[in-house]
Amino acid sequence: MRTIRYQEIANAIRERVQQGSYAAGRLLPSEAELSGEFDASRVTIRRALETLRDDGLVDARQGFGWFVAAEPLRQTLGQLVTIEGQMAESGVEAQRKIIEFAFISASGRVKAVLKTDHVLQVKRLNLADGEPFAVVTVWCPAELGQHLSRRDVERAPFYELLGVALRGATQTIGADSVSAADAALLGVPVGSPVLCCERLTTDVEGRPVLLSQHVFPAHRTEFVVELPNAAPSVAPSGLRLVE
Amino acid sequence: MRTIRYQEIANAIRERVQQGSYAAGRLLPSEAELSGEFDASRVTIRRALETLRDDGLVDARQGFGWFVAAEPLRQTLGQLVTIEGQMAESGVEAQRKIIEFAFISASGRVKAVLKTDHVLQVKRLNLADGEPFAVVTVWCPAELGQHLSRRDVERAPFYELLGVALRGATQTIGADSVSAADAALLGVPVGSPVLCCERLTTDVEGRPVLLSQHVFPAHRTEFVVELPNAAPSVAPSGLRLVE
DNA sequence: CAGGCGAACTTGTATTATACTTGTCTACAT
DNA sequence: ATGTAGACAAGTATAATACAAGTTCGCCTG
Repeated sequence: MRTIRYQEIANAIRERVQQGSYAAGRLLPSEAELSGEFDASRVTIRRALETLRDDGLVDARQGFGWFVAAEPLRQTLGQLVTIEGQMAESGVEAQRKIIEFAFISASGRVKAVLKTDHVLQVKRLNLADGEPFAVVTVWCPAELGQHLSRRDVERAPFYELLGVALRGATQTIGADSVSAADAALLGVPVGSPVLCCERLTTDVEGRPVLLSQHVFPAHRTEFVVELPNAAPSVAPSGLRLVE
Repeated sequence: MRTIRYQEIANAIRERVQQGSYAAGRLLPSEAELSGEFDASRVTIRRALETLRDDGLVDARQGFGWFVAAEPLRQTLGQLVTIEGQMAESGVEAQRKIIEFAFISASGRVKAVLKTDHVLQVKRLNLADGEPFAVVTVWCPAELGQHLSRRDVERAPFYELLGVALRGATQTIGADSVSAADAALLGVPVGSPVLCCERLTTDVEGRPVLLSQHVFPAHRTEFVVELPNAAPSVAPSGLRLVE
């Protein structure tokens, strides 16, 4: 399949920035250096960097250089990323505390959605800099998770543990009052508002591979959704941004 | 039985797209390449691709190439946007009750975001079949809203009333406990959980034209968001350049 | 030591050229 | 009606090059 060079380069640089290879606030290599490294002309390097600038990931000052933008503050839903990845990006140390780890027989909604009988159910508490951040319950088909140990899921995010290429996800966002159990875990008063997210992740062939439920305390979490509407030629008709 | 070549080819390509062999938003092989692969002339390949374009499955830009029409973008928009419209479209009658209608001097966040001093502030209660559904507060620059009357905003949604071409929006979704005032309007107990959305809508030139705050009772509302693939789509970036 | 100058870097912005793409047309064969 | 072959126009991506403008830093001068 054909590829567009400057998009490849943009992805490569984006990864480096997100991985922290280019620390926040530090300068990136100059366009000339990148040009040599990627064996592409300066124009192409610039286009790549400019797309990253549009995403707010980097910025530049004439005569000075390109640098990692101050801080991407909130969670954008434009892409499929883990909460953990977002936090690591902003320099927060993420930890996980496993509350529950069991292979069980699926029932009800989990069974219906994942289309399997045996599932691995993992409930864990996510911490950011030691502070409780979210209660996450994950279900995945037992066959996919059978090689996982309690230690594994504590060490790394789920997406990295499954050797599966993921395509996308459907996420449902709602609000609720926190349950007594979750309130205790999160250290918030019983009945205080929480954001509840259910995410169904599918692999490249469209099969559901992960069902997860996230409970965030409302006072420190919000989602940001970008609604671009710049594609009149692609949209067949009636693409409106209306209530 | 005689087979029609370009229809055969169209079906073959359609399968590949639907199977994900050609990932959404990425480039297809060029007409010349496909011509070689299928051993058919370029004209025939084009006819096949054009039928697929009519179906909205793929699209092309001159000098650039054919690409899978990026569904996720549209879905994201559609799903998010229809939260209120969904009920109206499914036969439920939507009504609006104006709580407040005033031209005021902007302050704090509204002033900072809309970058103007005088704004029109409209607070209204949205009803579906007579049931309170959402409390919506809208601010827009006074110059844009000066021709609007209280009756206007009661009759039609805001987006239709402004004679402005809209580009997109950024939406922030959070949770909170409902305030006493909103609780009374929505007919829910004080302190019960609500979804709070703030949406900043911009016109085609990127200027902010509408700031709106939506409060939904949690028990009857949730958002559905499609998270597209991690790989950035090729179509939007191309279109961005045209602009 | 203070201050100004300038060399050596950086990004920003053109122009030109080439190879490749789709869009469109004509001519012709089955 | 369907398919092939070819030619040309128009748009895009990339390279190579040049120059303007901003920043940094060391060196030179007084």
